[in-house]
Amino acid sequence: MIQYKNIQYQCSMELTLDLIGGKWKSLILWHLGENTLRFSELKRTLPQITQKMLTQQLRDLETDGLVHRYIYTQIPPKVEYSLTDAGKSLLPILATLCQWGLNYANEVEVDGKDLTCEPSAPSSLSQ
Amino acid sequence: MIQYKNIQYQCSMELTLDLIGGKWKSLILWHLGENTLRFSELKRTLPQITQKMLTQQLRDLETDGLVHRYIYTQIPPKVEYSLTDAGKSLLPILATLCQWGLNYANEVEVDGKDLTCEPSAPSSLSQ
DNA sequence: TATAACAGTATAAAAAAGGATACTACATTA
DNA sequence: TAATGTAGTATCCTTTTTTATACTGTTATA
Repeated sequence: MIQYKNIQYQCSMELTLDLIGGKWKSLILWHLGENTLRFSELKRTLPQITQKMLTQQLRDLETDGLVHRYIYTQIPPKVEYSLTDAGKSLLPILATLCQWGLNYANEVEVDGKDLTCEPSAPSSLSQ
Repeated sequence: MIQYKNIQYQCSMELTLDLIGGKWKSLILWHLGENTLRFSELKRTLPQITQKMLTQQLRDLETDGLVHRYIYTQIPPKVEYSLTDAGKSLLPILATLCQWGLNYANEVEVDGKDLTCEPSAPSSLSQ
């Protein structure tokens, strides 16, 4: 039994899935990878996410100590996001999840060759 | 890009998390482990789950080819659940997720020593 | 002067996930 | 005869998650 944020988990796996589950978190972590990305760069990397969701998920990840947020006191604003050490320690696991899904897709389904486990466009055009 | 059940995934990791995400699926898979369990045994192993959710999640897992369902034509009914090969191939990944959560909990938080990555009570009293 | 870029916030709504309760049929047990 | 165990369904309801849309203030650019 484990407790985090007033939630009781029977198993630490549940905690892990709370931290990286949902529609966006793992994708954000994955795309951050080893890079530092600005808010707008992340937004462009995940075109389907709304601004609100991106903000919300980044706040959660920051609160959970997986993502670091650095605010440049500039105008117009500049905010950079990067993985903390805890966040980076998730990368191999995310890679495993990705690889398993790939195998699953290739064995069970066939819609979609050319799958990749790399973040699609590691655009590192920081300003 | 990959498609499964009319859902488009940008990355196969999203697919994986759809298959094992949610409140119960990973826990069910984990508790099945190498055992075969009857519906009521699973229910007792996860006391908090409702009958509806257990049925629903097991159906999903079956549809996705992760769990096998064997019906004995008896009265009262007897139905046994076990992992398929695809399901078993997830076990190492679940163990990794569990272990990561354990480390995270020990480093970030402290509420809850004696965490375990073993299914709490591997009760294998099949009738 | 109007527009775009930046990093958001606010509000409402829709969709998905999860939960509570009652019910089924049949056989065995008390 | 009534209660219990089996593996569920059916219905309704609540909570959580996700989406859509409009809006903020400042600066640089066209």
